[in-house]
Amino acid sequence: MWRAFWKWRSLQFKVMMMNIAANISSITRRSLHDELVERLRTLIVEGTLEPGLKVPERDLCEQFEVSRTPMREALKVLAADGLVTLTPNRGAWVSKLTLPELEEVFPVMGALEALSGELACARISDKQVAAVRKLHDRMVVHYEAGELDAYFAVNQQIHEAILEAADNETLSAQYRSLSTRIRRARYVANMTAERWAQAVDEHEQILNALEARDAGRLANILRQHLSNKFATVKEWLLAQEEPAS
Amino acid sequence: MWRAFWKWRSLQFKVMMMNIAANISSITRRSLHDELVERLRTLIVEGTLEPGLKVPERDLCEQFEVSRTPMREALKVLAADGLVTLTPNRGAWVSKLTLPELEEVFPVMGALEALSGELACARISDKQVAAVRKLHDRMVVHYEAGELDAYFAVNQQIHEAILEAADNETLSAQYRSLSTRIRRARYVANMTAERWAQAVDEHEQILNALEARDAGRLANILRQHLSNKFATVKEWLLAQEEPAS
DNA sequence: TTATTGAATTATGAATTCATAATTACGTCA
DNA sequence: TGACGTAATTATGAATTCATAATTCAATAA
Repeated sequence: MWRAFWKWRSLQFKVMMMNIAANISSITRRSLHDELVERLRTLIVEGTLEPGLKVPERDLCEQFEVSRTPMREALKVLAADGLVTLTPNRGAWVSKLTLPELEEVFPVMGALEALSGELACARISDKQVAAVRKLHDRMVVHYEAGELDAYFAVNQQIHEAILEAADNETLSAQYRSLSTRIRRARYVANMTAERWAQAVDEHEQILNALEARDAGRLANILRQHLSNKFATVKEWLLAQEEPAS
Repeated sequence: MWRAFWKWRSLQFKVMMMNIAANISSITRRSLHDELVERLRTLIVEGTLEPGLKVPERDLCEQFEVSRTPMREALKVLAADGLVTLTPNRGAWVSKLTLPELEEVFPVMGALEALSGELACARISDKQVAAVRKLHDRMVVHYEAGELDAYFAVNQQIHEAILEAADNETLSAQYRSLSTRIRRARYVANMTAERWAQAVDEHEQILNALEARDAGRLANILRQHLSNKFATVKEWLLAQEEPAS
């Protein structure tokens, strides 16, 4: 009788300790390497590290106060992600955003986003739909106030919310990887008033399709939406390149 | 006059040397790290390193006669690819192939493969179509002879050929990454005679759609084809898991 | 006998060191 | 003056070393 009790008691305790351990590790544990990957990714996406330039490995090591080992590991991972380009014995460069590359990336993102829409329609809860609608309304407010930065921020949250509703980590990871690569371009591309209005209109359609759980329609609109965004970015990129030549 | 000649001569030589350098580097230059990534990937895909097991870092270093530095860099890259799982301070494990994971990966692959079909229809040349048809015929011969391994090999070549015709490196990279993750499962899943016949029939339809450049139809068939393949793999996986429980 | 504690062992993360490849700077020659 | 070759410098790839975290094992107590 007592032995059974202690056995049970011990098991309970073990389970508790495992939970605590799981919580602690998920909160505090971060390898230097992971930290670096994230920081460097931010530096590249935000344009602090300019495309086409050599990655100043030495400077970065000094700035982050780490040795070359974790820095190099981080660069390898970013290279696998396509954000930096490694040339054997010649170091790392920040990948350039070229038009041919964008023309490759956008269709792939379109396919992934369309899939996310389809999956989301099948799985999204009423509560989640309401949350997206709320985000949408907030985005429209920012649009009407002409607040571009805030608009973009909420815009991205909406796409993230749909992605989350799709409940597919593989899809999310792939999408985010591509999204990161072109984010630099997406942010800098200034929209004309006309295009902005069109984008907001498309978002209205996205919401309607989502609320109606019309997977096919949502997929099409998302694809179209991204295609239009690409046109905007393309124009901006061509305008950028002309003065140089 | 002479100066202009020498200037020209020098330029010619420089261009030649650059070409030679480019060729040499593309042939011989391989960092230890790259080599390791490829070798380890093979070991994992072919099942030598079994899913769920800890990666024997020390043993692998000894076997390949390299130090831990390039080995760890390689593991980081493979982790970004999803083939191994890294736990901070606890090392690397070969990622398991779970049913939930497969249920995530297959739809994404479906979307990517459908896109590859669409793009291929728009861009493939008559010559390339003929090459794919040739592969297809060879595959059918292997089917009729009941040669499963050879059938799979040619099968994969067909999908690769369509991917190449799509002419989108980003798409190819993403597809290959996912394909690698599930290849283990695809190979082990034995097909019934019925399913095999169905798969060959689907491939016949794929070829017809490709020859007709019917993008929509090809996309649908490819998606369907992959969906059926998933069903096969799923059955096999469930059959595998049962005896264990 | 079983669970817990603490020491010993092992493995991991990161810094340092070393060898080699690439780049730059300089001097020489046409 | 400009091209070529060589030396000096710098940067990269990889091995080694070191500190610390995790695991194992043995001893002890309940």
